[in-house]
Amino acid sequence: MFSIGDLSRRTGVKVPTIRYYEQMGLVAAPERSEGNQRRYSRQELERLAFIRHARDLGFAVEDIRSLIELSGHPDQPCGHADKIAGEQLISVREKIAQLKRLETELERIASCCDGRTVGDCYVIRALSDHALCADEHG
Amino acid sequence: MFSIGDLSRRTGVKVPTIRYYEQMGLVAAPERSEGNQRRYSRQELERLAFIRHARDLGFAVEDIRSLIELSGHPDQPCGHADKIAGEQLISVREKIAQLKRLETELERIASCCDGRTVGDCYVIRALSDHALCADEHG
DNA sequence: TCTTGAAGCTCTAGTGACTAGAGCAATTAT
DNA sequence: ATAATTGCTCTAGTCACTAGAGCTTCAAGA
Repeated sequence: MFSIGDLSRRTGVKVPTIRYYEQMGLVAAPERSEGNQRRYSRQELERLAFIRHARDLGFAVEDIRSLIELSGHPDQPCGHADKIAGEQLISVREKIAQLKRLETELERIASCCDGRTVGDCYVIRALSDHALCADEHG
Repeated sequence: MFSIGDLSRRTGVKVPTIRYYEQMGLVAAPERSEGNQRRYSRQELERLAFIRHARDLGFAVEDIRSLIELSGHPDQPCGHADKIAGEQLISVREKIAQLKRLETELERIASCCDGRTVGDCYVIRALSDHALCADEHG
């Protein structure tokens, strides 16, 4: 059996976050020790590692809830899991595209400033006047 | 003079968000009509457009506060504005790098699934077992 | 001038995914 | 036995909004 601190160390999920997940119903409430402390099994460790991994990959908690629910029914078709992962991939790609546009704009803004006074500052001027932007963003 | 709705239409900032910015002290409380409705000048319109633009570029509200403060002192050196923009650029680049790693991982996960049952599903397996990942992420 | 419907007002609470802190109790190591 | 660490619950805060209730004001047409 693992204490909540063991679990935290082994999964990289912080202790208050584990309790928060329990409160949200993402992980089940575990056994308790005589002194009312949480005691986790290896299975619960694995579930938390799963959650951690999915969060790292940017899945929303609601998506993770669906994936956990699915993983409890190994005999069903996995189209739904595929769909969740595919949507996540699309959303990641969109975020990358958006951030690249921002990167371009920020490069232009930051490089054009000649570093004199705020009155001449290209950073401030560019923010004041969207027309200075090379292309649309946001 | 513009009503809050006019301002919203012209800047693309939603009405409740404008009121929220006022509450946060990011925009000053404007004049009021006889019937207590907000009435904005062109200057206030421009400030809101500045804020909108900066938010689109991913600046945090606190950064925007600094940039506004700076823009009120056009005779000072603009190193600080440069610094804020430069840091924002770095942070955008880091986010892009991170998201690209996730993209690679998700591509692998989503493409390997042969679409049969959850028991065989690579999406679920990959999430359960970080060791299946090609490289580190998160 | 009256009326109607859109737009505005304030206030409170909710979102997502945690994080921080207070004030205790239990466990572990020495 | 004692001290340090870890754990407990509970409340509230974070960020940047968003939603809703219940009311008032405004602008345009009849």
